[in-house]
Amino acid sequence: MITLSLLTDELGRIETSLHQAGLKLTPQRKATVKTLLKNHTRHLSAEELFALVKEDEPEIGLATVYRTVEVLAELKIVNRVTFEDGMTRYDLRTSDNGHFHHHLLCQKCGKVQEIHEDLLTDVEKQVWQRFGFKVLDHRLTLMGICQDCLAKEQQAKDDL
Amino acid sequence: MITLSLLTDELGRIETSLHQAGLKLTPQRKATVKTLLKNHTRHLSAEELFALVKEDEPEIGLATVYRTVEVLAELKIVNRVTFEDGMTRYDLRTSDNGHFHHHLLCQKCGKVQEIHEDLLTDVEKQVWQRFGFKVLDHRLTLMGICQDCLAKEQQAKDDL
DNA sequence: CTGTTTGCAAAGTCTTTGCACAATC
DNA sequence: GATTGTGCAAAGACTTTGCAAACAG
Repeated sequence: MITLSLLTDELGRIETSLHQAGLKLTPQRKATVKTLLKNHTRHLSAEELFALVKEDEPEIGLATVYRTVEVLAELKIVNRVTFEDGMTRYDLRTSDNGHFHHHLLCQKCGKVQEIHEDLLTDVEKQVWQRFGFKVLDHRLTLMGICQDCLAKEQQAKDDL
Repeated sequence: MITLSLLTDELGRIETSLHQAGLKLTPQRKATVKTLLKNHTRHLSAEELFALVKEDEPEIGLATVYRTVEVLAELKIVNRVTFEDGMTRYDLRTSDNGHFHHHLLCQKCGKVQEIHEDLLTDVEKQVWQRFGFKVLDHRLTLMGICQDCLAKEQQAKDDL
């Protein structure tokens, strides 16, 4: 969950980044960032983001949303992520997840869970030793069944 | 490298899969599969594949290439892979790489190298223990600098 | 005020689909 | 010969761009 004061903090931080780049915090951008903050676990696509931002800012156009996420990606405020559905999704980097994180994609309910633990240190060391490849960044998506869906499956079995 | 006899073997195996599904090995499909076999390390996009197949089969249409990879994906003969550029690429599963493999994407030269080692056993165990998430499949892309590019960089330094 | 930003609509990519003709088994 | 497959062109999904009007700093 995100608290109101945290939201204000992040917004301020982002406004500063924009201003340093000579850009403006327009109502449209503000609404877009707020929506991303409020849904920071959801990995929204452009269309989804557009639909949500419209609740706050009904006049906004889809093109503006695309342009805003473009700007935010350049300023490293959001990450662009592409899952196997080929659709680009956006994912805020809050102060506590500055480094890239991993995704657990549930194949039952479609939920995406982030994990911030650094699980790959060892893997990256191996890749360096065995292939001479110097790792700078990584994308890891694990597909499977989440805890909730497993519990539901178990429940269904018990009910028989 | 792929030898001629290996290519014939794989083609035969694929023809059988097609026939089992009531599908035909047309010249277009044959040319597409051959191109995929010959370039099995390259992770071709539809357009790239189309351009290459055209050398063998100049009459082929782009739509046919799309339909062919669709069929091949359903038969688990190719994997669909999406990198961060958002473009879908296709990647043959030969008999020796039936399980899903990882990718090393060089940010200097754009080359994609596959690694077949199973590096994630430990990671998947941790995810199960810590999050109760049951992993069924995974996608891992490591971005960085490949051995060749590192060597070139080193060379450039030495030349100064 | 001045350069940015916006909304709209038009254009661009990549991919899928409809249909009449052609080819395979 | 019946069914599956093909090429083309048209349509679809997602994203980008051009432009005049609106706005933030």
